[in-house]
Amino acid sequence: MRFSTRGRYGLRALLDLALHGGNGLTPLKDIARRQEISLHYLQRLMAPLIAAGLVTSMRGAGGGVALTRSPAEIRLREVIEALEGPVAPVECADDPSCCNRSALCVSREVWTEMKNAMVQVLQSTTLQDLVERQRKTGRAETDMYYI
Amino acid sequence: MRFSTRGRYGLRALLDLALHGGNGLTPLKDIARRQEISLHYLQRLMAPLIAAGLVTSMRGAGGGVALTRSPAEIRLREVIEALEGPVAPVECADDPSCCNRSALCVSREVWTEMKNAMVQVLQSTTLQDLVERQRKTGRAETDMYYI
DNA sequence: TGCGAAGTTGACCGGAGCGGTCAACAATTG
DNA sequence: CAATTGTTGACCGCTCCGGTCAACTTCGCA
Repeated sequence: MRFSTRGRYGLRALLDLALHGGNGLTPLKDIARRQEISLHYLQRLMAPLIAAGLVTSMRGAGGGVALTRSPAEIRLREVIEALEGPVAPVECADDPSCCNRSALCVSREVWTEMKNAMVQVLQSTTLQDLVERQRKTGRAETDMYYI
Repeated sequence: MRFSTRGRYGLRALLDLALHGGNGLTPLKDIARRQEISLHYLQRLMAPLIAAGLVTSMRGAGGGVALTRSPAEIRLREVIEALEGPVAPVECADDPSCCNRSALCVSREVWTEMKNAMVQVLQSTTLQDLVERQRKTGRAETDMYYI
């Protein structure tokens, strides 16, 4: 019952962009260096974030990636679900038809409660919230928001 | 971000015991048949439940398994954690030392919030709650509490 | 026009864990 | 003793994760 590194690394990358990105493009190389993530693997993680419309990219010299919206408009749920799929403890919480007798399943109510609780936390937190906490917590060590 | 079948099957098995177990011992064979779980696999799942003190067992003819406490005293959290390990979205939510810079990590606060939300649901629900929901939902089809 | 810098994509790979099985064994009843 | 039932260790196929490599495309700049 754990998120994989995809969600964690991806969130780190977007938080990096929110803190260091400014208005322009940031090369993945820079993010990879600051976050100590393999460049190749980070490139892998960018694809779903771009597909989800959270990030834009430009190739070529001077290229890189950037957030498509302000950090205040990016909810963690979007980031996590882009990289990890729907947030839920079991499949049937999202899709009743995945279990042939879900209509009678009492545990499903519990799973649904749990899903709602999980989603609520991620939905109510934005990238900007993390940026502010970061600035409050680690003024001196801006690079140290390991996840 | 899903529970494996271990937690789901295990919960089904304990719910089965709560509904059909009565006072005596129930052979695993019976549970496996009602729940349509492979007997061998169910045996596998029993070991951690016994180790966690939720279930007792007796070998030999007339043997089987039984709950050690009343269903009202068994919280789903115990069942799930016995089979799936600590309920948390990331390791560092339980163990700060697993990440060398967890003291500065702002995401960790989010993970902790999330862990608390997840645990709260499982902690506040008992096997008896499921039994009552089951009796209300499917009087006619007592066997159909698939998860 | 060409070079280099950067993102994109497909293929691949080792390892871990899941879901499941089998066989051998231990304990209990009758 | 035989039958029944739980216990344990070994094993297996599969999927996914984490990660790498190479080839390709696209862009800026000289």
